[in-house]
Amino acid sequence: MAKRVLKHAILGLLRKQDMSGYDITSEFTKEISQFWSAKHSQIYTELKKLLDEKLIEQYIEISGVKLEKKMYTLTEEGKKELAQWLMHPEQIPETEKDTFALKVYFIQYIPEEKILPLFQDQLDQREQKLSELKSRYQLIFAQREEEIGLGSDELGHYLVLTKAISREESYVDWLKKSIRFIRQKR
Amino acid sequence: MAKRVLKHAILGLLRKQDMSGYDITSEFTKEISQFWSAKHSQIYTELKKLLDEKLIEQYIEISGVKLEKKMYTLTEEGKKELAQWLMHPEQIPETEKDTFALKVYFIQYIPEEKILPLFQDQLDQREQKLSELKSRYQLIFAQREEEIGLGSDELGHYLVLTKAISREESYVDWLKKSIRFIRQKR
DNA sequence: TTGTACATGTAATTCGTTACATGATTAT
DNA sequence: ATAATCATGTAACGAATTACATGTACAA
Repeated sequence: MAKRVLKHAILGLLRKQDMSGYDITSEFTKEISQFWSAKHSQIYTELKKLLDEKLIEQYIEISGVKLEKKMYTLTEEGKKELAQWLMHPEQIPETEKDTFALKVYFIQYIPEEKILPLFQDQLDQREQKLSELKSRYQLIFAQREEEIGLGSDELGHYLVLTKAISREESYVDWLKKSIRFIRQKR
Repeated sequence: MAKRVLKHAILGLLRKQDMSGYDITSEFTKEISQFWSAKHSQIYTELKKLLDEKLIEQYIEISGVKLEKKMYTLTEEGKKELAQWLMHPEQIPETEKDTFALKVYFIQYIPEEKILPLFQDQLDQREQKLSELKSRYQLIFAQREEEIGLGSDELGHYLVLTKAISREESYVDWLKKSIRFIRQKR
């Protein structure tokens, strides 16, 4: 049986407030996009399935003159399903796919003069991303970590942002260490 | 156009030595499984495609009395394709899927008494994995990092193993920090 | 002889992306 | 007016897993 992660991601987003497919799509460009995302085509398809399963219900909201926004709301069943999923422990995956690391595994087949540029390019991209994440952290949470309550809707945001920062810091550290290691070999 | 990562992973594995589909499948249970893997069904299918594309060639090896092992070898075209792929810089992905982090984003909907057990379960699993990775590192590379040559087939292995260790250490650190953060809130 | 590992494949299904397709709203 | 954003959908394709299916080799 499949894991249906997107299903539960959508239920989770709808738990906070009713949303349209479009709204859900744009949530997946925000913080949570660091750890899950989907294209609108997959989202609209999944919403139909969730309606079938009676985990969500649809109602129409008129925007402007005649644009019909399809809003979705969790049913009691949907809330229960989400709660069950959230409480169930996750097995950590054996594989966390990373194309750059895969290439590094084959490093002996990369011409020597191309190796450091490849690492440097990754490092630039990862440092860029890390600096964006840190800016967001500064903007939203710096000097007010104490204010974040256990049941607040900020806690989840805070924790995944610190997770993303930690992940990118670790990536940057490894890249720098590897660059030093390789340089020292030449 | 699609990225065809598995295609290049297989070419990379065959670059070192000829292998059967079964051999390739078992490579994906070793070190590289930290960063890429595939089931045998997908591998046999991909091998057929690579034959069609003339990037690999097949020959038969007899094992025992009559078991025909289908061995694959890179063509010149295949070597070129691999070299091109390896030299081409990778865009870092905007999303690195992580189901546990997704759940954490929805932490406000997890009953308070279930939160720490969920984090503790993740921590146990990650620490277990980290300790296995460190054992492998000790066994294979400890006290002989200087011996690893730039063109050697150990370098790739060394770098991905240190990458995996770095990733897991970062995960463990974040889990511990988060547990402290949450505990301090109660 | 019997179980485990070796060995190869296809079918069905699900998950995910890209491309195709259309139309309304809003800010410039 | 017109461009950007809002808004919803389907079709085609590709990537990946699970299930189905079969047979050999080898060691205990």
